[in-house]
Amino acid sequence: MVPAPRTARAVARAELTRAILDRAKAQLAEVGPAALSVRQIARDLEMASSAVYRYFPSRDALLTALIIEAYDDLGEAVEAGDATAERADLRGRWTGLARGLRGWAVAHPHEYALTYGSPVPGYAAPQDTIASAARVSTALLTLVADAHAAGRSPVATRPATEAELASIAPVRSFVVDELDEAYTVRGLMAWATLFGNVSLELFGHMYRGVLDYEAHYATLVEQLADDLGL
Amino acid sequence: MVPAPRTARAVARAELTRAILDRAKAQLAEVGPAALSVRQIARDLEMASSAVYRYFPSRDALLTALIIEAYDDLGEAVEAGDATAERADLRGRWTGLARGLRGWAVAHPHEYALTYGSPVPGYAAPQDTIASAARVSTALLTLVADAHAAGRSPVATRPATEAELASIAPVRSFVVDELDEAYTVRGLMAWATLFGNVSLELFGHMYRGVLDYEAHYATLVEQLADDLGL
DNA sequence: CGAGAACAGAGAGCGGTGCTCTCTATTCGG
DNA sequence: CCGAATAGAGAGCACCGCTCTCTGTTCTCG
Repeated sequence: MVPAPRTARAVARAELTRAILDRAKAQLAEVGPAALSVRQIARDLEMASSAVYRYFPSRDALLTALIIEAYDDLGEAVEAGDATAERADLRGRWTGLARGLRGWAVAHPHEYALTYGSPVPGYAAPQDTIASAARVSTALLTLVADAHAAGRSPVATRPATEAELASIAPVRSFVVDELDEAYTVRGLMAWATLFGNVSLELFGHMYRGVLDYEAHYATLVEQLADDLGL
Repeated sequence: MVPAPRTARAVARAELTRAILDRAKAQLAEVGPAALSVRQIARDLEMASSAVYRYFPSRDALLTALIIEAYDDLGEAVEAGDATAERADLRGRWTGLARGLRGWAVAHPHEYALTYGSPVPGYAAPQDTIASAARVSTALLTLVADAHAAGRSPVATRPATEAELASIAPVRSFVVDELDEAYTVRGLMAWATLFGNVSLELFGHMYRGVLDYEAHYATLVEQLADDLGL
């Protein structure tokens, strides 16, 4: 936000802030959000634990920073997946997007838990996170809007109610100004289905058999593409 | 499990175990899983914190007991929802089941987070929980099997792969011995969509507008019923 | 350039946590 | 009735997040 004056002190501050964040990220990946310890980070960085509080006012603030980074990482992965196919290849973009989502989640389970699991801090999702969090839904909505613009349409779908229309109103305004009612409903469903599947898999709710998650997810994604008329 | 000998000591033990569990449950509902404190429970019950460990070997064990109760409560709510309609009224059973799920989750957000959010203990979902956890998916699978038996069929659906078939194999054996491939895929999708929606709502990922969750969920449930051919 | 303000780091300490160990009192089964 | 099993209490350990105070450094500005 702030351009940061180029004083030696400001540079050192930026570097140490980054170092703390990196160390926290590493610890998060190792032991998970619940066991993330400010004191341990300080020990790793060979500094007094109290000094860390010069950079992050609380453990929750540190976690919030990690959450934002996680949202951005995920957003990037999803956008990259979307970009693996030609713009007109809607189905390719969809599967890329979906694979990007699950691939990132499987590779970063603790980060995924931090963002899409139960809220860890006292609650109150910080306002700072919404911009980063919106990247995924924006990518998905854009794809759906592109499908509609290309004359596609989903399988038989109920008309959207006020609720659905209201839910995408904020995003719709600056992403796309016309979105089919049916696509709104199907889009929200696909969104929930994708995250539902990934959450159920990562949080240990898939059947304990020898389920091939990868293959199962592939079928799911293809079916959703069919339903979306891609 | 054990018939429990009727000694005064055994009775007292059972009562205190129950009291601890109840107090823990109340605390869980108030402050959430992360802030649940063995010491606080002991204070509430006016006993030494060390005494609690005579009943639950660790905080995680206590949480596990709460998880099992939560699964059972949810299972009961879902089964009750399913039972609000006549056995042959598949659509009524479906909406009842779905409303039971969300209704319980909204009424018990911390319990829902404990079960379907990110795993709180070190990981390793205890084996004890699976029987209770299976109640929901059993109810859903039974409904889908009943639909198939009644000659219904879902909208155009891809054939199930080995993955899907394997995933329901353990349940299929004692719930229903023949289940359509298409219904397997659609059933798993509906399962993921339902939980995905509830999780996204409860964990704060629904769009920050004035979204009427209730109405949105109703539309979703109806659409899923359509897709399932109910 | 130099003075005063702003900042960074360290250390001690507070109140909290989960959990263990030891000691005593009670209740059980043979 | 007596020895063994059990229950409770209390002290204590190692950790946690966080605050406060003190010192040294680096900045800004007259």
